[in-house]
Amino acid sequence: MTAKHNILIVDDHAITRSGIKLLFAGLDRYAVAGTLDRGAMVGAFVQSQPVDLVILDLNLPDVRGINVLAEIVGSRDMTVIILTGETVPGEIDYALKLGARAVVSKADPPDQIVAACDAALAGDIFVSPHMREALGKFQQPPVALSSRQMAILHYLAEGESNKEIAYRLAIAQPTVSFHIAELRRKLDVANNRKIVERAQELGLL
Amino acid sequence: MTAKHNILIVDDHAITRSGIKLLFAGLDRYAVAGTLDRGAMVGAFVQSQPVDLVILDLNLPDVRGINVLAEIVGSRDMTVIILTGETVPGEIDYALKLGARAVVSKADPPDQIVAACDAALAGDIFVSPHMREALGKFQQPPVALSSRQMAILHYLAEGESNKEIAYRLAIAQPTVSFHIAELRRKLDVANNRKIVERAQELGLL
DNA sequence: GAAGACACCCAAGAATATTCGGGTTGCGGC
DNA sequence: GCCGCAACCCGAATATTCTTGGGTGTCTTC
Repeated sequence: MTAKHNILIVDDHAITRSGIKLLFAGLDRYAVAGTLDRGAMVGAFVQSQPVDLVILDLNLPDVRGINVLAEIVGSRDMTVIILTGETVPGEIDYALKLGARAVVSKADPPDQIVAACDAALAGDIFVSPHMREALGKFQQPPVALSSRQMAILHYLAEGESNKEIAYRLAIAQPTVSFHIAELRRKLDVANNRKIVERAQELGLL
Repeated sequence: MTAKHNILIVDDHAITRSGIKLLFAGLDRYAVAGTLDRGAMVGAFVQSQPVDLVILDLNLPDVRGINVLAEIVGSRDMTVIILTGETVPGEIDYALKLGARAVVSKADPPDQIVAACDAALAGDIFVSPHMREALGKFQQPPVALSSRQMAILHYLAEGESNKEIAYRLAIAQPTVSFHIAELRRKLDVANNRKIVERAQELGLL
């Protein structure tokens, strides 16, 4: 028999952490090395402890889970399972691209988490049926924004006026309006006030 | 010894439901009568089963949990515990006003859920330390909007232009601008583009 | 090395939003 | 009554934003 796999659970909800912990309690091949409620200390934890499997919530209060993933993935033989509640479209794709080995929804039956761990450790990429369905809905052609459009979108999200944006980017106000018109066109909205909302739906922020 | 208390768990995350279920498995005085992942069938369930304690998540995918609460509270001797993750300020106050007997955050240690049930059944109102803290942050003086301001705020949230709003309300455009200026003042934001965001933070929508 | 395609920029006029000064109504207290 | 106050409304002048039409440079493709 091989050594147990050491799991780190990262989720801001204590009840979820304890649920997952109990889930693995009955399984010989896994041991829970620790649990964390924030993303900040994940890097340090995996450095100091022999963790080879991380179950990571994307929706953390301090850091965006995706950043935690980017930080730890690739270090040693770390296998990362994404466990997520409400999901921003695009984030899942991005997580898989970054190197996450499995994606499970919190709405999935708990045994899917174990299945995901087994599959990921066996070298497979695992996406639960529930997540696969959710992903399918967002398979609309991706909206590609230029760097200028992206910059202005961010300023819009901050609530800056066109005048302010023009000042910050050192361009003329009409140019800002022009880029905003492009954003409206690409995001297919009729009104400036809907741009940020739509961009968030598409996971562009 | 008295009869066990029958618990209904309502949460869209399977892993959370199973965590709570296991939490009560070791306690003689409670029995889990059932679990639901949607709010829609809660009414029917409590009618057909002898449930006297409901653990309710406010953030459900189909119905707002607060509406579920409004529906079931008051029927028989139903005791409702609110268990919530991210919370809209005001919603908790409202839940307590509607008759919820306890409020616990998902970030609280699981034993707080049991403590909440015990306290609620004993006739107390229980608010976990974590939630109390979160509530405190939102104890800012409530923002009172006039009916006109509220109407215009809703149109703004829809993304309507001032012109469109003026047309719908059959008033002049400058009047719309006037009300928007009032909203900016009351919500204490410098920019129109932040009004809706701020209003959502304050739970005005 | 043209010929598109694209991102980027601007000026001027059109459209839209805001400010300002001023008016009406309704309501509670002196 | 009459005053103060708040919410509501408007017109005109002002400020901001948008559209239009036109310009540049840089790629890629033929």
